[in-house]
Amino acid sequence: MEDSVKAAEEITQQCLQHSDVNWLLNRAAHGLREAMDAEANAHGTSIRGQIVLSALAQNLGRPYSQLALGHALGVDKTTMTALLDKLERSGLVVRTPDPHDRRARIPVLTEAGRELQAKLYVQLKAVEEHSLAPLSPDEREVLRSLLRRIIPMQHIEGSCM
Amino acid sequence: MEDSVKAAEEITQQCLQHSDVNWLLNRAAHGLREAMDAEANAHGTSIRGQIVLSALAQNLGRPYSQLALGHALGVDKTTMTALLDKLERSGLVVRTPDPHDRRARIPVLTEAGRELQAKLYVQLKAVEEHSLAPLSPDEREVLRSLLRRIIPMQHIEGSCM
DNA sequence: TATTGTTATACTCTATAACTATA
DNA sequence: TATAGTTATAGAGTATAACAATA
Repeated sequence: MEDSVKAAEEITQQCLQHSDVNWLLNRAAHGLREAMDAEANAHGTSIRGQIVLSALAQNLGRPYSQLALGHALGVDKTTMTALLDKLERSGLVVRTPDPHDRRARIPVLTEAGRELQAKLYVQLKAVEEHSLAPLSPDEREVLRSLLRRIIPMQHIEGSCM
Repeated sequence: MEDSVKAAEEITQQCLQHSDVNWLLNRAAHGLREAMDAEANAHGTSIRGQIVLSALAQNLGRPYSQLALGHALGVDKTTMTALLDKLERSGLVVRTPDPHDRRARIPVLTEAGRELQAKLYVQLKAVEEHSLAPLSPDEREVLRSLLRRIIPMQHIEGSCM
């Protein structure tokens, strides 16, 4: 066991040296995601749930349909249904009818949903800062800026969550 | 449809402004991954297959067991078994017995595996460069450097592929 | 006819547990 | 007893297709 762990670290080192950006991104994303998901789980939801809650929290003034949310977050409408089912069962979201289109349903935060989102936002920000501790504040901003510039803004192929 | 697409872009814009690094990383990783996987698929394998092939290609002198590879790449030994099964079926890898431990098996590249890995390496590098086109060469190196520094080097929780 | 949302279904990825063969 | 690897299996996450209600 000791042996295979040492070997694993060697391979990891080589991967890091090899500057494969896909690998670096996946590894970095994975590390942050695990840390944040653990925190979200401790509060009875998940990182994916919080992403949906946050999208809803930002759009109190202009409510979006499930379809629009799905597009924005990079998931299929059937996946969106499943995500909202969970949130609704937890009492964090309710689906209200769209007055302008009776086919559509507008998911909105409940009071509990708004509270949990706000609380988790703070906690997850702290987790993020902790994960980014090796970087100075300036470097963190550089990282954000560089990432924004390489994110494809067009349509999304496949799921993003 | 037009409407929900427009709404989706608005939400995406808001997410980008919101500087959630987890979201930025996932989105960037997803874009690059899709592009690279499409290229790998065109050559009869996948990005995950190529990651395994590349790990093997870098260790011709010092062969690693399946377990060590799994640790390094962040997957369970059962997942490693499945990945290698596919590669072996495609004739890209063979599992050879470890002379020092008759329980263990050492996966090694076949000639076809070595060739495909080398060819795909070049092609995927081109895809990566294309995806990073918005960044200058200097900026790309900054990005790599920042990512390396926030990747947790300790043990990996859950799958990384 | 086209679209929103749901359900049923299937496929992939993942890990746990049970097993074997070694150590 | 413990470890390397396989198999069986179960749980997520995802997407396609068929459907109901509405546009």
